[in-house]
Amino acid sequence: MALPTQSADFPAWYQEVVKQAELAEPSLARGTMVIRPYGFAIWEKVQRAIDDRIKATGHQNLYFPLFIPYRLLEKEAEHVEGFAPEVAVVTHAGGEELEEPLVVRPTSETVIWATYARWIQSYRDLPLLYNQWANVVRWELRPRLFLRTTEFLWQEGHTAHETEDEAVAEARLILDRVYREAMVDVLGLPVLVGRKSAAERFAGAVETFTLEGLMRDRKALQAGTSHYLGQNFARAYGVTFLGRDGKEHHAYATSWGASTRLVGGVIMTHGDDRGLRLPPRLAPIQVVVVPIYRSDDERGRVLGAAAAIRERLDGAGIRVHVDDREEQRPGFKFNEWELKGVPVRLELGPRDLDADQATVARRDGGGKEAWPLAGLPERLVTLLEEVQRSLFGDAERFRDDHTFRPGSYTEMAELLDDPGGFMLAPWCGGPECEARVKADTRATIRFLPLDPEPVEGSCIVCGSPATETAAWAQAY
RNA sequence: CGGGACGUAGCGCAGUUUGGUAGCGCGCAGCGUUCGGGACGCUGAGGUCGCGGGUUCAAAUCCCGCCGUCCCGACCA
Repeated sequence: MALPTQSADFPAWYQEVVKQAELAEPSLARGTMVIRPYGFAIWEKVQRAIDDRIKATGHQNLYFPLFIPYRLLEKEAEHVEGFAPEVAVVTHAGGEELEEPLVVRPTSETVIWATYARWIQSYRDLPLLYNQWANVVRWELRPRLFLRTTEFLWQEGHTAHETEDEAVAEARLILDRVYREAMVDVLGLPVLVGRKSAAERFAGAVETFTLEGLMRDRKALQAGTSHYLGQNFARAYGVTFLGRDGKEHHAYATSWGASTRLVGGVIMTHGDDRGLRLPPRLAPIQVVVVPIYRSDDERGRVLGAAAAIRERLDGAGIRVHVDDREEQRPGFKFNEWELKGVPVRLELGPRDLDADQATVARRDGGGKEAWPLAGLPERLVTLLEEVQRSLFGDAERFRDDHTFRPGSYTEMAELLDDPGGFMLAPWCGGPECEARVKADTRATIRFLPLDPEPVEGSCIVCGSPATETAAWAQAY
């Protein structure tokens, strides 16, 4: 029952939190997971945060199939090359070998652009601003619940545009107005945004934008990506349109995705040695009420009061749950709800009722306080916002405390080893230097800042003139 | 796919060295006492010892093969 501490064994801590908080568990086929109701409720909140913003920025949802003819995949050379090793292929069905094998989608660019070819005739058909919520399969060698599973859930947006500028602006819009906003405002993740280096780019993309967070073990996590795909897919799948100039053009593409990995990001960003800590805006249960009583008389009185409070909190828009299970004692429930990360706990016993108060305990630290029942919902609404801010603040401070500007390659290697975190350092842009850092320290370039600071000095690796600042870190 | 560790009740483990009727803790079920920080007592259910083969009068234990899980590397949202 007891959780390993984060400092003693972070991977074990993570696994135990996921299991004990009943978020998910490994399933029967290697690399797959069952997402349990509480974990799925969190995912649904993530979905809602992202989906609302996708819609608010003018996109519509649709759905493409799970199976893609193998031949389709082959058309974009770089794309196939990137995904071939992790693609699952169906060769038999209906009791016979298939004439043409089907791949289980690892992502849907191919089938979608093959279809867009029929939907796009004229500049008047553009832009196409579509998104789908789907499962995808990538044959992973080393699965970890939520972070890397063979099958995972995500959304993938696929847009088609008339011009390069418009498509790049779309990729940036998603980054800022959809992902960053959802992650910062709802999930409480202090993500940094940037471009990927060529080595880290999505297979088939011209430019990949990314959002990166720093986990409690000082490793970076890619929380979402948005790609400018240029005309690569339009060329591969023959997507042309008649332009305003009366000539034929290839459409410009973007794609962007965020997955169930985000649930892992929330666990590893906010969690502590007692378990999960959920930001109130994400929490399926924001306030849990634990009734306390001895006799039957007290039981009736306390449960009655709890029901009344539930009504009032519900009316104030708070997601509240009364834990009236008979078989568990209060102390057990306190620990369980802390493990599950519920932001605020309300203890309600005879002593409280005698004083017209409730005992309020917040999950993000701080002790317990007695609050008058009068005005309770209003005060709790304020408290929840405060917890939301404080969790974000904690995570942001942790990230800043583990962001360094090493002065030499030796110093960078030492800092990466201990304590770890983001290393901001000048880079010459050479893939050899990037590869050397990876070989020496296992760290990769997580992102290149979007608005490059003026670069002074020389590449931290090779010493030749630097062209930009890179953020290095060990990553998931 | 390479290196290492491990598969015994739902979970965590002992038993394997030295072959001889499968155990402990937690959890689970029933009853009672409890209930403001992970309660206690009594009773009880639950196991093809990962799978297959071999050695033996006899295998959780010894031998061979396979499968799976975890950790470390290469790949990745």
